[in-house]
Amino acid sequence: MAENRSRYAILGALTVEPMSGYDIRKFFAQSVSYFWVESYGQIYPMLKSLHGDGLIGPLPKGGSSRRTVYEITQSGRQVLASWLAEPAESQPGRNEILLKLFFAREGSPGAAVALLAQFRQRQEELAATYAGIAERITVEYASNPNLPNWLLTLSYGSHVSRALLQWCEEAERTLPSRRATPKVKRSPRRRRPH
Amino acid sequence: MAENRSRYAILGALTVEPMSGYDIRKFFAQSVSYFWVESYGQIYPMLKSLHGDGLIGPLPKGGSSRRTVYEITQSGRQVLASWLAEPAESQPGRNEILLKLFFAREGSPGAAVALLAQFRQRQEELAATYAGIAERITVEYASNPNLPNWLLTLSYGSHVSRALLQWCEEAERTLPSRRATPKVKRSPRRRRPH
DNA sequence: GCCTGCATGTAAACGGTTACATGATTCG
DNA sequence: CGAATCATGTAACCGTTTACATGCAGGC
Repeated sequence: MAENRSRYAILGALTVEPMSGYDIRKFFAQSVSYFWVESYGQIYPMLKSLHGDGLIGPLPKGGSSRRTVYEITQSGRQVLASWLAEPAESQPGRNEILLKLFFAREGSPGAAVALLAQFRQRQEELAATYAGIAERITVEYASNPNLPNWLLTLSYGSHVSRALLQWCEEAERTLPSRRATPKVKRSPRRRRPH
Repeated sequence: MAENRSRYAILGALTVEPMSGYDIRKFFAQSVSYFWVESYGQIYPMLKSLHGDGLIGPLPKGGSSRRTVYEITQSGRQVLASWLAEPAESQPGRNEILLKLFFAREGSPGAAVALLAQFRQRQEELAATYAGIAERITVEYASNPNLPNWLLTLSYGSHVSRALLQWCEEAERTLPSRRATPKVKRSPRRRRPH
């Protein structure tokens, strides 16, 4: 039931155009890296597996090249489409900053503040990145019918980063007021609370 | 350099109060499940390992019970504090909804709409959950000095879900207008693009 | 007596990253 | 020539989830 999402990611990439494993890596790195990553360790074995299942097929190589370029097959498209029709699984996953914040009282007084400052900076960079990518692809892929969808994923990113910057401000406003609160001394060893 | 975060998560849990493995599982499930999960398969081996490193220690069991309750040691607190002082690693990770949206043109016309509708509903539920938890713990842990930090993590959640609901509206407004766009027929097999 | 929840654990599988090996090609 | 980058692949490792095994305790 785990559903190997790399399968579909690679299948999806090959709908954009036929690609080699190397190309696929680059495609992900240059387009969706802010929400999806694939490593060679996944890609090459998966290409074999997809080929074995008849979902993709290698194009004849030009004699001069070592590249093996794959295209998606009809059944590959069907498999992809039926995956797209399934509801997406939720996957909030783990959030390290929140974990640190959750236990921040155990750290030094300035730790939480530093954490937030650094987090805010990353969000600012991210927001700028989204805007940059959006601008670039709007020109570069002006005629690509996928463009509107691609822009939607970027919009998702900027909505989130904007919200998080707001949250940072809020947090930074409420944090210092609490720094004075004294940390409790280690209490005398308690018996297990039943 | 991978940094096993479960270590610190468990260490952190034990700063709240001494707990057994079973308790820890419940603690995470009831408090931070929306951004952190730990399974038994992690917890029990990790408790052994932490004990071996002297970062936690078992409290003497009450004769009647099988429970092994651990408390954090001084060096455990130090290790935790120094982890809290390190900057948090970014971890946007994978986002399945965005992947599906990115390739949505390959799906049936209604797929993207359905995806969004379902996503919006989840966000609405999430927003409600955050509000509910916040209300509950504000009463239940009114005197707990960790409370402000815990509320901050909840606020993070509501900021995000609010932003995503806004994004949903935006997306739903722009999606239907594009549904008319005809899907390109499979083009005659292209040679590899050089 | 039986069911539910308490409690501890482990084996196996999975998905994924990292690091490395190998060699070709291109370009300054 | 030498460096960068193209290109394919694999082995080892890591963290994590899942599923299961085991058995006790308390309450209906």
